[in-house]
Amino acid sequence: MGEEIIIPAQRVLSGNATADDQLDLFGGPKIVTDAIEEKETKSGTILTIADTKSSYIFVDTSSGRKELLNKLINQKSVCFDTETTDLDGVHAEIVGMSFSFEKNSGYFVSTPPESRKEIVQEFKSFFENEAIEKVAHNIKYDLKIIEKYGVKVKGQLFDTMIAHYLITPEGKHNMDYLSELYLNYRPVSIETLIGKKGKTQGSMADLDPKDISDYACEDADITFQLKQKFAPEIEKEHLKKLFYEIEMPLVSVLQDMETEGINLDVEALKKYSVELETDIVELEKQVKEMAGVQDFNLDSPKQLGEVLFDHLKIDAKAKKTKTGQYSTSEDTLTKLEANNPIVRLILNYRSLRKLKSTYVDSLPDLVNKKTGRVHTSYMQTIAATGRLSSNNPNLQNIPIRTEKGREIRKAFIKRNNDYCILSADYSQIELRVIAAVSNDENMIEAFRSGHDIHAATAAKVFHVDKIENVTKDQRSAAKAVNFGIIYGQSAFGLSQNLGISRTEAKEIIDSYWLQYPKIKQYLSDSVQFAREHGYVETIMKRRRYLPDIQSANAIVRGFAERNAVNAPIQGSAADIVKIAMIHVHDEMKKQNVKSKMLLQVHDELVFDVLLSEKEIMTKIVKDKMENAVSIGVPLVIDYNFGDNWLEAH
DNA sequence: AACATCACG
DNA sequence: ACGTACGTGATGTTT
Repeated sequence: MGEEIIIPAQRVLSGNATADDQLDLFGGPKIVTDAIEEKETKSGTILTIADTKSSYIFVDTSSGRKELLNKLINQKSVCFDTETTDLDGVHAEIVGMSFSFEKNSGYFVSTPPESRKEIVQEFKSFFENEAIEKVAHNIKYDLKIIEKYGVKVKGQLFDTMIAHYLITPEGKHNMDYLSELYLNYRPVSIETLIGKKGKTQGSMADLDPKDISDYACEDADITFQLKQKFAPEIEKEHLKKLFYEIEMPLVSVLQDMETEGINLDVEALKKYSVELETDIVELEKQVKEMAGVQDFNLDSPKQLGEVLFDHLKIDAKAKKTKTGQYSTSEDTLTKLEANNPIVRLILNYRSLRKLKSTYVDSLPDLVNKKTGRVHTSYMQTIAATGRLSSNNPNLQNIPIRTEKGREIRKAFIKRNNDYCILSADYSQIELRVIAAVSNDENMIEAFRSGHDIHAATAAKVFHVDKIENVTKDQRSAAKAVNFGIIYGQSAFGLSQNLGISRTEAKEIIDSYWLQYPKIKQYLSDSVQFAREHGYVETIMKRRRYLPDIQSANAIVRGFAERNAVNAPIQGSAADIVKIAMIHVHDEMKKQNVKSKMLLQVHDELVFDVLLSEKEIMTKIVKDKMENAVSIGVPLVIDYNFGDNWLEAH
C-alpha cells in the first residue's frame, strides 16, 4: 500500500455534490478516515496515510495451499475475490483467487490453466462450509465462477456492494470508489495491470500470476475493510432483515436464473428482420419523397426536426428540447399527426427501426455459444427504489404493446418439447400496496370484492350506479387516475394524458379524493415524513433519501415530493416480488422439480415448466407469490402457460 | 460522453 | 409564475 494518495480537488459524484456532501445529509454514513494528515494543494488533497505494512502472500505450491486452507476453515468469516479472463460469467476462466480475513493481509492462490479445476476443488471444504460467512464485492459473479469448477458455495453471504446499496441507495458502489470514500485509499487500478479498457485492453490470462497477486490480495483486503465499515450499519434494525433475509438470499436466486438463461428462436428473428427491413426501406422512401428532401438522415432527430419544422413548417410554434433543437419525440409528433400525413409515416418508421435494431437484430448475437441460450444479468444495486434492473441484454423491456412488437416476444420459447413457458404476474400490485399502506377502506374493499379496480374506481368517481354500467371512456379515465396517483401526477398531467381540459381533470381528481380519502391523506403524510426525516421507506424498511425535499427551488422540490410518494409504492412492490422469488425458489428446490425460474419483469415471473410438473408448479407459484407477505389486501396473480412468452403472458 | 428517443413495468 | 408521472437500458447521432 502506498503512503500518499491524492484525492482530486473536484471529485464530483452526481450533480454537483461531493461525496462528503452527499453522505452527510440527513445523518447518512459518516466518512471514517485512517489518514493521519491532510494537505490541501492545487491539484487536490494529499492524504498521508499511516504505514499499513500490508502483507500479501503469493501462494502457488500445494503445501502453501494446504497451509492457507487450514487457516481459512478456522475463520468465522472470510473475504474472497476471483480473478478471471473475462467479465462475462459464462465465458470467464479463473486465473486465481484471493482471500483475506484480517486487515492489511491477504493471500493469492494462482490457478494456472492446466490445473484450474483441481485447485478450486482443493478449497471445497472451505467454500462448502456452512459455518463460514463468505464475503465479496459483487458476490454473484464470484459464486458463478467458483461453481463453474464444481464447488457450490454455502454459508451466509455478505456482499459489500449490496450492503452499500442499502446504506446509500443512490450512490455509486464500485470498489475503487468505496475504498477512496471509506478507507481513504486509492487501490491499484485494473488498468495499471491490463491497460485502459477498449480494444487494446489485455487479459489477466496473459500476465505473470505473481504480478496479479498484490492486486488481487488488495481487493480481498479492501473487501474485508469495507465489510468492517458496513456490517455495523447493516446491523441497525431497519436494514438487518432486508439485507440478510431478502437481498442476500436473492443473490443465489438471481445467480440460478442468469445461469439458466432462456431459449430464443433465432431463425424466427432472422426471418422477421428481413420482413422489417423491407417495410423500413419503403417507409424511408415515402418519407423522403413526401418531404421533397433526399439527402438527410432520418435517424437523426436534429436533421429530421429541421426538415419538419424549417422546410415543411408543419408547426408554427414547434416544441424545442432543452438544448434548443426541435423536439421530434413520439409525444410531440402524435399531436401533429393531423397537420401532415408524413408524421404518421415517420412514427411508423421510428417504431420499426427501434424493434429491428434493439431487438430483432441484436438478440441473436447475444445467444451464448456454449449454452445456446440468452443470459441476462440482473443488477441488484442500480434502481434507487429497490427494483432490479436487467442488462446484456435487457429482458425487462421486450416489446408487447404493439402487434409488430409482439412478434419479438414470441421468439422467447420453451426449452424443448418436454417443457412449456409459464408466466405469472401480480394483478395491480402497486395499487394494492397503496391501498394497504394508506389503509383506505374503500379501495381495500374494492380489492377484497375482487372487482376490476379501474371499473370500480370509475363507478365511484363518476357516480355510476353499477360497475357494469361504466363506459369504456370512464374506465380508462379512472385507470389513468389510478396510475397517475402512484406517480404524484398533477391535474395538468392528467389532462395532457387524457386529452381533456385541466378543469375536467381537476374535477375527476377531486371526486377521486372524496372516494378514497385516506389515499389523499397518505400521499401528504409521505411528503411530510420525508420533510421530517429526509427519507421515505418501504414495507421492508428499505430507504430512499430525499435531500431535495428541503430545496428552495420549487421544481427540484416537486421532483423530491413525487419521489416521496412513488418510492415507497414502487419499492414495496419490489420488496414483495423479491420475497416471492426467494420463496418460490426455495419451494422448487424442496420439491426437487426440474422446472426453472427464468425471468423477473418487476411484477412478473417467467418459468420453463416440465410438462409433467404443470400442476405442482402452478401450486407453488400461486401459493408463494400470493402469500409472499400479508398486507391486509389480497395479492392476486394471473398466470398462463404457452409454447412461448407471448402465449403465456 | 451527452443527448434524444423509445422499449418495458 | 413555475413545470408538470415514477423507475430502468439500448440505440444512433452528435460533440
